[in-house]
Amino acid sequence: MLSRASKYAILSTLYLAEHSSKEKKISVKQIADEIDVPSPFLAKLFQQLVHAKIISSVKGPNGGFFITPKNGKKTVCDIIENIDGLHKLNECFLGLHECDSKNPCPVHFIVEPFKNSILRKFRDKSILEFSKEVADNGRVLTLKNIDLEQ
Amino acid sequence: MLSRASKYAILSTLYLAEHSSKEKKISVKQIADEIDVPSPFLAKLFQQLVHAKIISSVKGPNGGFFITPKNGKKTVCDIIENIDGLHKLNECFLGLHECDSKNPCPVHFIVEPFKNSILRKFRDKSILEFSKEVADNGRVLTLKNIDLEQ
DNA sequence: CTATTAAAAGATAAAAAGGTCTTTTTATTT
DNA sequence: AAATAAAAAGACCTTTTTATCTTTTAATAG
Repeated sequence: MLSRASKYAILSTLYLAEHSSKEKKISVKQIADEIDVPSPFLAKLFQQLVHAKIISSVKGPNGGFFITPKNGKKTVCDIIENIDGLHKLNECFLGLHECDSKNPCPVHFIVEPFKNSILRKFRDKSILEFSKEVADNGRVLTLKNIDLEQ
Repeated sequence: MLSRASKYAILSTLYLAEHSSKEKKISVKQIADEIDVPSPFLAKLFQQLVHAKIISSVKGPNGGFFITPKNGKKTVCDIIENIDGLHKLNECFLGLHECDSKNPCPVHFIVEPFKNSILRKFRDKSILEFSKEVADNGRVLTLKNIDLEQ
């Protein structure tokens, strides 16, 4: 449904929202290590996010990426729109070109409510709100394979 | 979520379920035209489906693919399992390695119920039942771009 | 038994996604 | 002003997915 690129972008933007500010910039390398994503790939994605004003950046020593309060008002939808395009979230689950309540695919009425609720969450909650929610729930966002055995 | 290959496989299997029988075999070419899928690609998928005993085939003149009552007892889950692998349906929506109710991603509690209900549908309904449901609802399964304007 | 038809099998090609590397630019620090 | 650190930009590589083509095998009809 979402490309890996979008997933990386969402996770690292939420990470920035929680851990960065104008006074506390973070380099690609740092985030890449933290979230466990290939850093040159993430750098590419960050360029797009800066372009779309979803995150901010400063070059040079002590430079890096960060999120301003204004950035924080953007939504996860904005991220997806800029990386994958929103249609990715809206395609028919079985790939039919035409699929709606008038002419539904076999799983349309299962998929539709789900798409709506996830879309609502991605569109109506700002990245800052979203990030706060994650922090409040004590969730650590990382792709690192945490080994639960010991 | 699902690869195009799986989607093609599901749609054409449902098509076979509705339109074929031991007495009425259908060639790849016919289905490819009907569903609007590249025929050599579909041929490859059908080989896998025959292997997995989800559909049947006979070579030679008047040969083709068809679904026996026994085939029809397989499920859409079986198709996905053989083409993509079931894990594709089970991955975390945001790509986290660890994502469950104990340690959920930000959208876990939206995604989980959806995954469960779609999985239930794909696992508990046989292809024959599934196909009957589609036919009863008068749905025509095709990837053709139907132009609704006139 | 021969010709024919259609699937099986496998090699190959094209496109897309994912990932890496190198050079350039810019801001900062010394 | 020079050195440096980090992003920006773009070229490039790899893998996976999607799609095509060719040859072989098998069943059937004549």
